[in-house]
Amino acid sequence: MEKLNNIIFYNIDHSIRLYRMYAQKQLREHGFKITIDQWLVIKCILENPTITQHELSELVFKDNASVTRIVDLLIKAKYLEKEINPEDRRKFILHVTKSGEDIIKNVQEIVLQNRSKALKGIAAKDLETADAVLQKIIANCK
Amino acid sequence: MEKLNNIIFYNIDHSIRLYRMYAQKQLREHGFKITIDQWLVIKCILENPTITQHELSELVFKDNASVTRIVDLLIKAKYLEKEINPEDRRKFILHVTKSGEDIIKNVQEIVLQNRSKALKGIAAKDLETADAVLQKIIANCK
DNA sequence: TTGAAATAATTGACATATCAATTAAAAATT
DNA sequence: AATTTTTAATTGATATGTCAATTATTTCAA
Repeated sequence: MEKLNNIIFYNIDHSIRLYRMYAQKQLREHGFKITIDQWLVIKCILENPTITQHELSELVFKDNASVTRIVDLLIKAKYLEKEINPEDRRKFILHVTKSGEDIIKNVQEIVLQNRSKALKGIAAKDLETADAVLQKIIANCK
Repeated sequence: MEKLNNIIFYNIDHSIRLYRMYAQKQLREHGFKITIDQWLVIKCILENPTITQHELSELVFKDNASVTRIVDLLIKAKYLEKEINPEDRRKFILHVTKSGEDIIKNVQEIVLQNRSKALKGIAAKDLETADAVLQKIIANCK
């Protein structure tokens, strides 16, 4: 068991890295010029149109600094625009452009394929157990 | 989002990030000037004294480039030394210094505490299931 | 045996992670 | 109202991740 305690973190790390590499490779091979993290940020803004960068950082579990930089890159790539929030000039309103909406739509199918490929052959019950274990770890580390 | 929390990959990512942050914070608060990744690299060299950087990168799931840079930092920190392997001049022999051995020894207790804190309240059976699920994901993404 | 292919490590470029410090604005307190 | 505190976002510094290109060396094959 002491061994598993050691190995479990090793496997959590390994699995998420392999999944990200696989997912990123799929995007690249289909000609999409976007990273997994950038995709997630746009997706969250589309689903929460009034979200601030700080709220975004909590939602995707990234540092404020990372979000600032990802948003910058997305603006450079013309997937996003930002505008000072007149209600609170510390905040920004983030707008997804047409081109940003399009890429999310076009990438969606690949994302679903990636997930089902990665989870193939895993029983729903076991997946639920694994998910509960991960949530417990999350709670324990907070 | 299709309920972020319901997506296993989100929770895998979240859990490993929180665990790493927690573990890193513990190291910092106990005055150890070393990162989790650096700790892992030294530990692997101690356990595999003839390992090459390339083999190391496979063992810790990192890119060759990352390993090169981590090793560089560890040499700067005087935890490691390297020497060209006379058998094959493309390779290096990596030596852990006394100071490197010491820090691993001293950090060990904290690592164990971190793990047990993160896994507190999780049934052994569930942990095994979670581990099997992660291994399956790893296999699927290869 | 020599030229081609494979391997080990490095480097450059760029993206992301983390912490600390800073700026600007809003909210709370006195 | 003026001062203090809090909040949102940015920036700088450093570490790591990833890919592609490069160098040095070894191995393989014609």
